[in-house]
Amino acid sequence: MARPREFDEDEVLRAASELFWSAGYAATTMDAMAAATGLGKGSLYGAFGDKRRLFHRVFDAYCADIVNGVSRQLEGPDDEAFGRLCAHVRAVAASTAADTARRGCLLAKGTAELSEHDADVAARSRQTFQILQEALTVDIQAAQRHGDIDPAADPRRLADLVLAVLRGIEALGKAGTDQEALRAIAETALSVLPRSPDATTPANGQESPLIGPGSSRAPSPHPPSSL
Amino acid sequence: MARPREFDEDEVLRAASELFWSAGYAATTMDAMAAATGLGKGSLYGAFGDKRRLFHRVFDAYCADIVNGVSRQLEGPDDEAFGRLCAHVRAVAASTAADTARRGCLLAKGTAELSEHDADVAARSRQTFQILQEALTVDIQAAQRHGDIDPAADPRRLADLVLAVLRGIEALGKAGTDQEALRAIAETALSVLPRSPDATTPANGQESPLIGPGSSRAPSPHPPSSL
DNA sequence: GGTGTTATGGACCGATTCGTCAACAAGAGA
DNA sequence: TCTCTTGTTGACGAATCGGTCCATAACACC
Repeated sequence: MARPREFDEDEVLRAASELFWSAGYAATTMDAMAAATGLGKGSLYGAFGDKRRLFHRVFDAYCADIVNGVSRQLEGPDDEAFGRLCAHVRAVAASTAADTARRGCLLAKGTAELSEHDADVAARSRQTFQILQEALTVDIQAAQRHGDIDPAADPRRLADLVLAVLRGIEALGKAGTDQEALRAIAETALSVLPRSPDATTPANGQESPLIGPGSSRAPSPHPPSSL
Repeated sequence: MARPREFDEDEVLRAASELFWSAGYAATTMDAMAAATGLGKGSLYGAFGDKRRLFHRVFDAYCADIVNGVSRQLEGPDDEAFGRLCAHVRAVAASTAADTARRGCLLAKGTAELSEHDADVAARSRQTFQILQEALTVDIQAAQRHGDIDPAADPRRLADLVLAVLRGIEALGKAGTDQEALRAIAETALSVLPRSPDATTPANGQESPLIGPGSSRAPSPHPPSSL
């Protein structure tokens, strides 16, 4: 019983995300936001409230996307759990290495810029990492059941370590660490995980990459991950 | 043969660092900077140029401090190299855990906010991580010579992994991960490093913390690290 | 004391900031 | 077609931004 909206909310949020993502929160102007989304400022404010609320919408959606993507990547049967973990770690390294614009990850960027002064952002990012940690824990437990990871190891602590390595890869990638080094970190992290004595799933098709010439690496073409 | 400055440049840079550190670059106003440093805007611009140049000064000094601190922590005889590595990793976790204000690390924050659009910041942060990696490599090589770390492992790759874990701890700390978990990540990372079969230096005074109840941890009071 | 040089402080400037508002447009129901 | 509700637009406003400028101050040297 009123005039319908002329824009698609998801599309606008996507455009807003791009802008916040590349410029950061403080450096993004609402005029630029209006230009990027194609909306007038009135529509923008009418639909999303102020700048902070718009960022929260964008940030929440981004976190949800990450959680969904990672959960989907790590879900599956026990006998492929270790392979999924390897694939995920490699995918993060590959996508970070592929980010030649060094835009990094909005989750990391937003957390770094705002978590100190914005409790909502801090809570959301903390919750996101918690969920990622749980997904990794579940996968590691599956790998333990299947005999790929030492069942005596604490799966939660391994998951925390893997998550830290992943975030470290992201941080180093933003600093400009070269692609080979990023991929090598992923391989090293995987090779250092405590394996079952009778593990059947290899980390990759080669010898343990930690020992021997460090330059040879698997080609491993992975789908880009938005993390 | 002219009027001398009334301020101490290092003190002003410290105050400027505090401000950039807690608010970020874009959200810091030069009026607030003048207030925080006690200088008039004329003096501020006369002494340091514009906002960007001032940030570069602050950022460079911060990176230099980190490099100096870490280098000092990791220097020493071979027989204590592994102990120094453990102490350093624990110190970073402890200082991140102690950062209840979640201000994080200016290197990480500045890199996240600016490296995409400021080549100088990107180069400086990349160089800083490179130096840290080399310091870790040298220390790990020493630990290998002394027989604490598997001499067959590639020390550079282990150093990259440790560096990634350290940056991951920082990132997770800023997201609000609790102190126990941060310390546990440090312990887990140390415990998965490939040890020499006849290693003499224990990672700590307990059994391997990765196996068994994950809640018990060493007290380990470390001096705060500015990282 | 005079002079030359640099430091200081804050008034000031044009540009830009976030957010508002009023005039107008587009549909749904009567 | 008229009304009512909501969406759209960009001009607008008050505040703030980074940066400049100038009157004044403080020294070193003569």
